[in-house]
Amino acid sequence: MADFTKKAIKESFIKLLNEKPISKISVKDIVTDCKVNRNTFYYHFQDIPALIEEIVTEQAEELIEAYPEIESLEKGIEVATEFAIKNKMVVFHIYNSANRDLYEQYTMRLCKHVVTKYLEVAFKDVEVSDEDKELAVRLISCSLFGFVYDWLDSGMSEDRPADIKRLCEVCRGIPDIIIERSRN
Amino acid sequence: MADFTKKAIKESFIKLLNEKPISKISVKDIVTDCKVNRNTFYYHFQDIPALIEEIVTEQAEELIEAYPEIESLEKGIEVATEFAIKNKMVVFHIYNSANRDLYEQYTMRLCKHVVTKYLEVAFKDVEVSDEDKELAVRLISCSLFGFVYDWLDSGMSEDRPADIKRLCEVCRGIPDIIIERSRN
DNA sequence: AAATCGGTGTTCGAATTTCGGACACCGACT
DNA sequence: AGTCGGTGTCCGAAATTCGAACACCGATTT
Repeated sequence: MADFTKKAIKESFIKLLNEKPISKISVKDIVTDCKVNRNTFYYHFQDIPALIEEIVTEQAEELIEAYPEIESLEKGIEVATEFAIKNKMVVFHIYNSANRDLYEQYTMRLCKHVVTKYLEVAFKDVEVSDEDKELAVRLISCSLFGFVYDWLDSGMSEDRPADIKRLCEVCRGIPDIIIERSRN
Repeated sequence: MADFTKKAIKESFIKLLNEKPISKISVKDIVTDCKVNRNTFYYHFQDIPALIEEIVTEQAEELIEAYPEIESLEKGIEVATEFAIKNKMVVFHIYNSANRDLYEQYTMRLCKHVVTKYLEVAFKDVEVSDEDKELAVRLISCSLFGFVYDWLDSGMSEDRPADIKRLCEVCRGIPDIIIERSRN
């Protein structure tokens, strides 16, 4: 079965995300929007964070699917950043619509999620320990978060390509650091 | 409940309509496309003609909803034609994808359906008998059909506005004829 | 301070929907 | 004559959706 109801719930959530800050979105809002019973929401999802989790996971997978060969970390970050900004990436929606309140944590968490997924591909032929992978995730997701943060904060100026380049330059050093660290 | 599955079946059908002639679309194709059980199709619809019937009815209602005040028949035809051509009107899809085979009847039937719906609004303040309404429907739907036919046949040239104007001029006379006829 | 209100998350059983697996039937093609 | 693919129908089982309750919490009102 194809779970059209579940899909509709997700779509309603994303739709509402464009209309109001995430902190104001209730389960009731969602089920009202897509006209299903409130229990149906709870049948499919634990709660709203779980819903978000699933949306993000899904979109991260979509992301990987769209770019199956990520030959370099730089390329990976570039693509991830582009995707996050240009497409329906929930990270962006959440941050953008949250009125700069306490949802930065969310954004952070989501960045981490995406980067983790990404590095699974980027690191697939590189021998590094799980701890080092964890470190890379933390460093890069912080960069990604900071990048999106800055960009939004500066009124979403159009010099994104330059910004991406700068971000990539910073991140390019990271694998070296990781490998260096692996040797000790 | 919001019948997401039913909706998905309709969407799959419309999607397939863009890919192959309607005569080649099987129930199996539809359920394969939207990944539901074949029985689920039969749970919602009698058969493919019934599915089409429902899609068309729905879109005709959408059409009316979008333009609640149709002050003149001319306006009605213009809007109907515009809608049929520019939007997702199934008439068009069917005709366009049917490889000019025996599905003109279908197109005809569908044109009739839309025009009927339209005239319910257009005629709501005019006193004409049911027979005369029937006559108007036949005349106008023939025009609409002929118009779409010609337009497609000429390679969908871009002089549509002129064509629409011409069509409207022809149809503008119809109410007069109907009213004239009503008097006898 | 107590009451009200709106939202959460859970439970239950009933109703609806979807499913897989059969079946006979038909028409085209071999 | 037999195979193949599609149709339309049946069944019972499984999954999903539903309404109606409930206790709980926090904010707002009285």
